[in-house]
Amino acid sequence: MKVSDLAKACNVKPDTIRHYVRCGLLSPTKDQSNGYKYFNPTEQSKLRFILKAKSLGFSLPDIKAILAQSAEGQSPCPNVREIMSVRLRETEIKLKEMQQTFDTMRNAMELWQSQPDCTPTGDHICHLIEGFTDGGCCNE
Amino acid sequence: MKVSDLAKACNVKPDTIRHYVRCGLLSPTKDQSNGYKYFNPTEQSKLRFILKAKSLGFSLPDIKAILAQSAEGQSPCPNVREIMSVRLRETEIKLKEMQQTFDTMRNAMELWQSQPDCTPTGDHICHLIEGFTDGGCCNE
DNA sequence: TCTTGACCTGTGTGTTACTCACAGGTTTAT
DNA sequence: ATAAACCTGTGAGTAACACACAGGTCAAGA
Repeated sequence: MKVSDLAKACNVKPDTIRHYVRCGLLSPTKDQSNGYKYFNPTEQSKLRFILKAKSLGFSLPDIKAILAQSAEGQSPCPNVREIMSVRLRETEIKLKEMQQTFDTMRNAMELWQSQPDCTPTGDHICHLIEGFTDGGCCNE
Repeated sequence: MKVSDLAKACNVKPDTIRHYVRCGLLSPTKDQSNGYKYFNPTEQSKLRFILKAKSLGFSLPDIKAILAQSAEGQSPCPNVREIMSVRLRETEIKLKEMQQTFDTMRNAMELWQSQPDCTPTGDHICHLIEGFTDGGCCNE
């Protein structure tokens, strides 16, 4: 299988596969005469593994470490559990931050519905943004 | 005010300020004799504006455009409303994706509690990851 | 046989918003 | 005088690709 064949088979873009090869996650054989990469069934299932791990929140370096450990005949499972618990905490924090930002944005949009446009005076740049106090009402 | 003074005053890292200068968001005067940057009160309130806009979900290029428009004496408000509605939609999508990933991760962790570790056989890499089907129960 | 068009290649750069490392100049306190 | 603590600009690194580019390769039609 060539890059584009594998890409179609796994529903990803060819550039994604090239990226994984560059990062050392996939190791295709190379046709010496034309430089083309060729992927055997083992590489294909490796790609499927990568995609599954990614959807579970593992980073590419994480996955690379897991693959390496497995290739050495060691059980990657303890590592997998450990990494996952770290990523889980990270994701939870990022999620909360993003939720917070989203709520703030929505509040601002709502408040701005009823406010007129301003012209800059030198004192301020945009009263919509400057005048926005998180919470929207009488605090701060 | 020097970089580090401004950093302390606004509770950000000096490198962040240098970054904003590099991006053209802040324009300090420069002491010709030693190359140090100096920030006047106008620049300080510009920084406060930048930080507030950032917390509202605007990107640095967004903010740069808003500042430029304001500096030309035009009202940035229509632009601000427009950009915000775009960023709001983007953030909502990212938020949902992240929530989805988080739920998947938590499900996996829970399922893995009761599963033993594996040893690589060549057939598979890690059965925890390969065996996980999103949904967790009887589907797929 | 030649040419055309579609595909392939590696490499390099751009994305976001910083963060850190580096080598060296400046200031301040002792 | 000197040492500590500050400052500077520049360049690279972060995640996971996406895209552009110049050029090589291949199958098919004329």
